[in-house]
Amino acid sequence: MLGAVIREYIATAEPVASVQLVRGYRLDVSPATVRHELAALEDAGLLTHPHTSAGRVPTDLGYRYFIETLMPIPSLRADEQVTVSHQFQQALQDTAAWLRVAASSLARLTAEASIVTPPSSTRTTLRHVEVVPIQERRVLLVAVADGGAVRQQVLELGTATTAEQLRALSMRLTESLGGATATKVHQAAAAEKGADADITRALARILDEYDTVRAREVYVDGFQNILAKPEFAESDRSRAMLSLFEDHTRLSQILPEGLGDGEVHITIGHEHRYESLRDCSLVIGRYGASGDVVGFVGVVGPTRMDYARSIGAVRYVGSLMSDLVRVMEGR
Amino acid sequence: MLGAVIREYIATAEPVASVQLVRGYRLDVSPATVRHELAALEDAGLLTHPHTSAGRVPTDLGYRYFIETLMPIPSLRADEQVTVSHQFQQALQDTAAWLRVAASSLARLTAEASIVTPPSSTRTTLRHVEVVPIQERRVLLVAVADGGAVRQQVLELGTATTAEQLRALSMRLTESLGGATATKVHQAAAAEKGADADITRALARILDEYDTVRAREVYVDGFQNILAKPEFAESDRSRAMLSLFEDHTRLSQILPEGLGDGEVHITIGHEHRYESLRDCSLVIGRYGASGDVVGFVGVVGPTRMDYARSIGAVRYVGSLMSDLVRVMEGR
DNA sequence: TTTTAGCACTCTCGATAGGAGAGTGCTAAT
DNA sequence: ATTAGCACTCTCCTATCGAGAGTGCTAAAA
Repeated sequence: MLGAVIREYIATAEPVASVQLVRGYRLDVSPATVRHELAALEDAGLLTHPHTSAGRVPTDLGYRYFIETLMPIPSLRADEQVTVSHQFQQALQDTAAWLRVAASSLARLTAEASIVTPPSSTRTTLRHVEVVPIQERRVLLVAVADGGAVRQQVLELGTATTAEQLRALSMRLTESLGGATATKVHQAAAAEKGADADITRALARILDEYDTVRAREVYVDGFQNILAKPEFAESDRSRAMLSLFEDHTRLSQILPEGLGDGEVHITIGHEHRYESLRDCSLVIGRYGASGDVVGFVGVVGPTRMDYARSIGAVRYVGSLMSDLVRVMEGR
Repeated sequence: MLGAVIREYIATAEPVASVQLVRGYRLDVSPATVRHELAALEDAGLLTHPHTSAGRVPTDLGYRYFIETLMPIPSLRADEQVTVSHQFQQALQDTAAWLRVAASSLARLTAEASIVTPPSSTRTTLRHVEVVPIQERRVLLVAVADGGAVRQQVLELGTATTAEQLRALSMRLTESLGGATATKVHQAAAAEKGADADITRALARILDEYDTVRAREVYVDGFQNILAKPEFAESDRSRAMLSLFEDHTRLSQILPEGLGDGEVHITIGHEHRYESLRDCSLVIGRYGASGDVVGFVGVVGPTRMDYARSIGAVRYVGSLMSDLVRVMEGR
């Protein structure tokens, strides 16, 4: 019965009446009987009334109960899986494109907004260093991290350096610091002198960033899906949400801690700490290779969202992301 | 007089009445006189009436006339310049961060939404190539373009290759293809054989991308500013705009062709081809180093926007971006 | 004990009407 | 050319009303 109400409400966004249930689900009882049951569910705190003469609406608690005990979670249809994984194949070229693809796939599959964070590692190691000359005293430092992420930075050197020297330096640094973590690179920097020390310090800082600021950049897509829902017709609400989405630091704080690989974490309505998410739900999954490399993929929508579908989509996209990360890590 | 109406309307978003003008601008004439003048401006097509007993509202034509003949364009205040350029300094570390900084600065300065495209060149040349081993047959190809942009890509090789060989290959490619354009790299690819040919082809494709898809990724910020404006209270309008903003291919089509360096291009309301921009204006500037390297910075807002301020902000941010590009190009 | 029919009751929503307020356009006088 | 005066128009707010939807309760039936 609870399931019927929730399904109906998810579909219509309107409070659901007893007659609707009898008709829609071909129940062999009268509306009055259904009303009795509904009243019982309301006493249990799983449903409410917007007002006396309106149909029933699920409470946050109702959703949670439904999700945890009653809801079957179908995987994505085979053809949907093919479409998505095909898009991922195409994005394999450009590393940065994955995340965009992931976000847009999720948004399209669920018709909600999506969030994707880049993979970050708690102990990133260096794979390759390259110092490319720009001007006499200006170089571009390119650092390739384990996992294939590349970051670049412009540096001013204290002394002029030739292309030859830079090439030698690149080789030396790659040799000595390949596989090193941030702390090791910091140590190495302390031991160096002159321009080399500058460069090594910059490297260490880059690694630090990988380790800490996991969510400096968050990919968001499908926000228009949210705006289209009737519950966000008033612009105040949607603005509050949008401002949350544009503030990536704040956004990164809603990501769950201590989530296992492949697990999916769901938060509903007032379970959020942010007021602006009061009538939203998050379905967030973790992806990654080992325990070290971690990123998040998720879906944001009104509490009235199709949780089964979202979970299915998040799981599938998450598994694809994990595969990709594993490939990049060289396993 | 037109200027007064526009200034007043920009500030309040309400139709402006004759008495308001007399009071607000300490005119030494009666409201009736002002009404005469306003009626004349209306006949000229520069103002309208929402309805009989409402104040005046500028037409698109009115804005255009004002912008082109009457409006003084102040530069940003010195302290604002300092703040922004300071933020740019900080972002110098991470190349990708510029664009985010540019977008967020513009959004904050103008209280409108902002658009920034990455610099792209019509004839990008290669500066440095690095092939980094991942697995026996899998490598990460890192290409540094002239201008400091870095792009990476995972490649499967037909034959197993040692780290030594890859290093030699990297050096050879950097040596032979440094300064080469896409067409040259294509030619070089045709001449190569085996795995080297694969890699060179991939390089050529990367360069092609730089040349063509200038706006695959567009940085947008401050959309919430737009949602906050009274004219976007109805969610339909804002949704139409948001959907345009999320569709980067469509978005890139509103960028003006043939704009000179430092010039600013303004389109107002119905001058746009997209219906959803009917009551918006764009202020778009171009930045770049030589004639080759080009990117766009711009502001999007309601037709009732502070054009003077937007132009000032776009010019300043554009000039900073140009400086940065020049630095990256090694000049 | 469970189910059901019947009915009163409550609340929303849309339509309608009226009145206040704002601002214009016009006319005639300065 | 400017202005005072005034009629006129349109929006916006509020109040009222009735229809419609859906419930909760009660008492009867299974």
